[in-house]
Parts: sequence; C-alpha cells; structure tokens
Amino acid sequence: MPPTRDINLSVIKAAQILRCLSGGSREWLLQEVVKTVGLPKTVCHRLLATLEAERFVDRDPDSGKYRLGTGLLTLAGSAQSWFSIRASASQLLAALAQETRDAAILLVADRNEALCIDRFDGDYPVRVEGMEVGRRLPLNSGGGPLALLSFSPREIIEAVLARPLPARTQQTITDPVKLRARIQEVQRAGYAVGEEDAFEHLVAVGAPIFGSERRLMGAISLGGIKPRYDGPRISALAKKIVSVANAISDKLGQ
Amino acid sequence: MPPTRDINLSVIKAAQILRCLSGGSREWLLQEVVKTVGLPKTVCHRLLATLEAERFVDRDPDSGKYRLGTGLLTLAGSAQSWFSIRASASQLLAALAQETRDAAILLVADRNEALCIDRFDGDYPVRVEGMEVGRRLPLNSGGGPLALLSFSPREIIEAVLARPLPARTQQTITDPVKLRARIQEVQRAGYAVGEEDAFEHLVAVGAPIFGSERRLMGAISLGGIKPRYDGPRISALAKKIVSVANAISDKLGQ
DNA sequence: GTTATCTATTCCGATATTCGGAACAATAGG
DNA sequence: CCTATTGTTCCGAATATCGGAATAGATAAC
Repeated sequence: MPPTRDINLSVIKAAQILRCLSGGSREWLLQEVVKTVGLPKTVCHRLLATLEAERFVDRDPDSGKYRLGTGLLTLAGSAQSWFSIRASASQLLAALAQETRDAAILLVADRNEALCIDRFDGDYPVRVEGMEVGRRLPLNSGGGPLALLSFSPREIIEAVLARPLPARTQQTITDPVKLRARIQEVQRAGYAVGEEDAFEHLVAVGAPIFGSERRLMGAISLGGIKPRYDGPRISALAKKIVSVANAISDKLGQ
Repeated sequence: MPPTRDINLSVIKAAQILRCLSGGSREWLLQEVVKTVGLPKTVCHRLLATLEAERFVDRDPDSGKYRLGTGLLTLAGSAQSWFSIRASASQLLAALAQETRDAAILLVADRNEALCIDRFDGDYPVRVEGMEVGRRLPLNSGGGPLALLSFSPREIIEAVLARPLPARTQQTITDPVKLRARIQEVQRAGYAVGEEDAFEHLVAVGAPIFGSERRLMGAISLGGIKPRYDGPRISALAKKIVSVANAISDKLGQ
C-alpha cells in the first residue's frame, strides 16, 4: 500500500475486511479473512476485534466465526433517510408487488450505477435473488437501470456511453451504438424491458420517476422469472408500472 | 484516548464520526463534526476523506457538507441477510400493515435490546416515526419489545430485571417488580400492549415469533397514534397480530 | 490417552503512520 | 476591500500500528 498522505490506511483496511465479510453469505474464519484480504493475521485480528467492539462485526458465539454486525443496520437506516422518494413510493410499490406477485424495487442513480434503495416482494413462491436493498447494477443492464439511464441528463448518458459497458449476461447490451438506439426506444415508450440482461432467467420492466421540473429522481422496476413474462403480460404490466411510477412522481411533486 | 493494545484507535475514531453523522437527520459541516466528536480538525478531515473514498460517507456537491454514504446500504443488506425470519415474515407483515393502515415492524433481540430489522407502513397519513429499520429499543418499553422480553429465556429476563430500566417516557415501566408482573401478564395473554411507553402519543401491540422447539426468534408489532387505539380496537388487533405471528412461526417451523 | 494439527490470541521491539499545530486556500459577509 | 469563517495542505515529532514469533486453546488423529 502506498503511503498516501491525507488518508487513513487503517480505515481502508477495515473497509476491506467489511467488504470481505459481506461476500459469500457465510460466516468467516479469521484465517479465511486473512487469505482473502491479504493482510497479516495479527492485523486482521486486531481490526476485527475493533470492528466487533463497534458492532460492525458480530461473531458466532460457538464457532467464533465472523459476520457483519447489526451496527451497520443502524447506520444504514440513517443513510437511507436521505432518499425522500422512499416515503412517497413505499405504499404504491408494496401494492404493486402484492397485485402482481412479483418483486417491486425502487432504484436511484448513484455514481453512474443503479442503486436499489427499497424492495417489496410478492408472494410468488420463486424469490428473485440479486437485487436486494443496497445492491448495485450498471446502468446498461436491467429494465430498471435502463429506465433510469434513458431519462438521465444528456451528460450522464454520454458519460455512460463513453466508457466500456460491462456485460452481466449474454443478453447485456455492450455495444454503445445499440445502447444509444435502445435508449431512444425507451424514451419513446416511457418504460424499459430487460430480458435476462442483468440476471439469467429474470425479466424486469422499469419506469422512471420524476420530481418537480421533470427532474429524474429514480425508477421503479418489477421483475420475476422469465416464464412469467410472455409478450402480452409484459405489455399489461408495462402500463401498470408506468402508471404507478407516474403516481409516485405526482406524490413527489406535491 | 488510552493506548489500549489489541485495538485500532483509528477505526474507533472513524466509527465515532459515522455515529456523529447518523444523528440529527441533517448534513454536517466539517467543523460541526469536529465539535461533536472532539477530535482535532485535521484528524476529522482525514478520516472523513477516507470514509468518503470508501463510500461510507457522501458529501453534498454544492455545500460540501457530509452525510452517511450509500456504501453502508450495501453492507447492511448483507448483514440483514443473517436474519432468516425476514423472508418468512415480510409477506404477512406487509399484508398486516395494509389491512390495518398502521406500521408493522419485525423485531429481534440483540444484546438485550429490541432491534428493528424490517418495517412496513400502512397508508394512514400520520407516519409513525422512531422505529425504522436498524433502530433499537430497550426491552422494557413498547409492545414489541415487551413481547420479546416476556418470552425470552429466563436468564435473559432476569438479566434485564437486574439492571436499571431506562425510562423512555413517563409511561415506561422502570420498577422491576412491576415489570415482572407485567411480563407474567403478557405471558398469559400471548401479546403485549404498549401505550405511550416507548414513544409519546404512540401505541403498539406486539406478539412473539417462535422457531422450532418453541425457541423465541423475534416479535412483530403493530403501532400507530394513540387516538386510533381505543379499547375495542386494541382487542381486535391483538387477535389479528397474534394470528399473524403464529403464521410466521409456522412458516419458520417448516 | 497421547500426539499432531489445526485454530485464535497475546507479546513486544522496530518503524512506518498517524498526529496536529500552523500556514495556506477558498468562499462568504459586511 | 477587508474580515471572518470554512476547508485543505504541509511536515517534523510522537506514537500507535505492524507483524514475526511464541503461547494458548480446540479439535482431530492415532
């Protein structure tokens, strides 16, 4: 690690460890953390002990294995409160999820990515994995992110088009020319359909949410497994999703 | 700060700063952070810069003020996944909130406190503040926490009774003798009603959730403003809440 | 029951890193 | 234009972090 001034290396190491623990949905042995982050055992141990004292890390009382701690929930709760759309959207999103039985999520743009800030699941027995609260997607993959991208200010669209487009699946649009065409399509339609372009076997339909002066505030998206999304249902859902998105926009405008 | 071995002071300071930012639901000037946490300006500045690089902190592009960052959402999402009750409860809780129009929350016991790990709001226009995801309550205040406490293992109950009972409002039970009696009442009834004992003007009804072998896994609670909770409605709601809690318990048992 | 092999934890001197006062920008207000 | 207030950069001194090695504890092997 280069001894850069004006930065605290210990905090960076601690963040590395937290990110390590956030991967794999499992509990971690000290030794596994050591191997993954590549720091000396003593350092990991000390940092983990500190993070545990601060409740950012929990450990299993029996096995002594490490996992992320509940203190993070508390902080994240405060962080979430910055997104005022959540309050306006939650009711309508929950109803949408219930009615369609699929997963309804709320996205905002964050550093040229789509960040999921809320989610409601319908009762369809196959649960959609991958887009939980806090997860991110590149703006070129998925119905929600595409809706977000297509109604973003021109400079953001150009910025995204200028950089390499990450491929999440075979279906992801990675050609900037094609993406530009797709964006125009979405702008015309008012919604975006993503078929297995963000997650295999999943389809999602997204629509944008606007605040006052038609400023883009976020997007909603409804997603489920491919077999449930044939042509006619997509059209029907698209109408519904756009109307819910508009309702949220109206609520925001007030 | 004492130079304690086996702990990383920089990380502790960073945590202090994060907690500072989480307070007040507002953005913070560097100087305000300095005053609040009591560390030198240079140190705060460096730590904030590091936390920003790690996305634990965001700053307003115009004002330069600091707030908690979106990286915390991502970590918290992983942390939340440890609570498997969430998946079993979400459907039923959402339906409960919709039907009653009030706020339905899911609690678990964490270090002798009640930790809110999920929440669904009904559409009643007065929003219940105070118990968002990540917030904590002492086990002696509020319908949910009381339900949690009353069905906890004996040793936890005794541990809580042995320590001083924090008063959140005038109505909070702070006398261990009275609390013991109350616990027995709740055990008999199968649910707990908290009237303005956790938050002024709010009433909540809580019921426990059990896993296999009747091990306590958490509690649900439904809450709203006092005028909406007269005697008859409380009785009716209690029945409903207990039945929802039982349904969640059943789902967990499978 | 004993040994071997894993773990996690503690110790402590060397040294790289953090500290933090002071000087410097940048911005706003009078 | 000057003053006040904020955020940022600088850099030598001080000290907290580092990390190899030793210890303790737990589990598996024989």
